[in-house]
Amino acid sequence: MSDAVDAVIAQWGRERPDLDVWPMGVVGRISRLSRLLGHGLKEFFAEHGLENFEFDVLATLRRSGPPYELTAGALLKAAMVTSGAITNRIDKMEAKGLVERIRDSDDRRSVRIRLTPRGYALVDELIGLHVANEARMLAALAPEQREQLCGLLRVVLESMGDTSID
Amino acid sequence: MSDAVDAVIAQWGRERPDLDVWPMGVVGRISRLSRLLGHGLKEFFAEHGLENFEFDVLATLRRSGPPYELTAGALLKAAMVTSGAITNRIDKMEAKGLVERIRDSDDRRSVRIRLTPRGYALVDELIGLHVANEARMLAALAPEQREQLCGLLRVVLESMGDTSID
DNA sequence: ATTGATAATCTCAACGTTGAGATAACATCA
DNA sequence: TGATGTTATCTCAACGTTGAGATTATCAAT
Repeated sequence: MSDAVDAVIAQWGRERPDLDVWPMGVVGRISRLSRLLGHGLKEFFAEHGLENFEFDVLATLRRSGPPYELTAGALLKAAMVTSGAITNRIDKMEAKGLVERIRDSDDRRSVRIRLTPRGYALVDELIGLHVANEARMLAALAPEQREQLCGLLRVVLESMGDTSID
Repeated sequence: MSDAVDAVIAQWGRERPDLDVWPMGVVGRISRLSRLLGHGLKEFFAEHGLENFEFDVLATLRRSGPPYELTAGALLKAAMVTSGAITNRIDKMEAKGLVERIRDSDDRRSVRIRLTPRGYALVDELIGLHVANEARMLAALAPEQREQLCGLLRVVLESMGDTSID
């Protein structure tokens, strides 16, 4: 059993036997898998007229609970993108009637992005199908393996500072 | 011990207790980790005047062995990008003198991309530092854990068709 | 040889992101 | 109150990618 990354590592072993390239086994697989999963998500969302980033914003707002609104700053941290990207995303989604901008009266610098009823209905309708689609892509993992995998990924994420509290 | 994805899953548990969102534990972590690792690589390459994609092309050519050349098609498959992206990458790298285009006389549709002496010297100088940088980001993993993680990622990659032979 | 199908690369407009700078609002402290 | 520093968002040009279509070359069958 071998994947594309095993082939890459074997090549380095031939060309640069002086190096131990084990980190590529992890970094290369994370990178490739992220791309493959991204394609699978894209295909699914396209069937429902959405871009990946649109569902991401909808889901972030939905899971935050009532009143289903977050500041632009909270959204950009959750999505790990820059401020320009969030402004652009909100612009497009506002035009589609999925979210609305609400200026905070306590702090008028900040803008709250709120799910519209239409946005709420859409994400609540799709979330179940979305999770099922993800489960389909991960079907090769046994339940025990899922847990192991999550645990190992969590170790790296935590060590790199990807904590929820900030 | 918990990371940002644990927080996401806890939110869904409160808002949609009817759903089992375990796949997010895997997909969300892969996605976030890919981004974090990407930032770490970017920082490193920037110190050496390179973009991530440039080193990716250099390394792909280098590890392929003498004569350090691949077709544009082979490169786009290895990088998992589209044809337009590869044309653009090669254009830029050719202008920097890192690679050169060679038209194949056997099949004149195909173009061979070859590492220049300058490109070869650069990648061979950086590869060791690059791997060390990756190892630094993964330092939280014990040697056993690395193996486990690679094994689990390989299971998913293979099931999604990410094999080397095609 | 000619036709049709397939294959490899390039072209290019549309798109989303980045990242530095601008704008406006709050916070702190003299 | 005024001055300074900080914070939140928006602006916008540069950049890389996508993806459909164009181009050119090879292959298969007649």
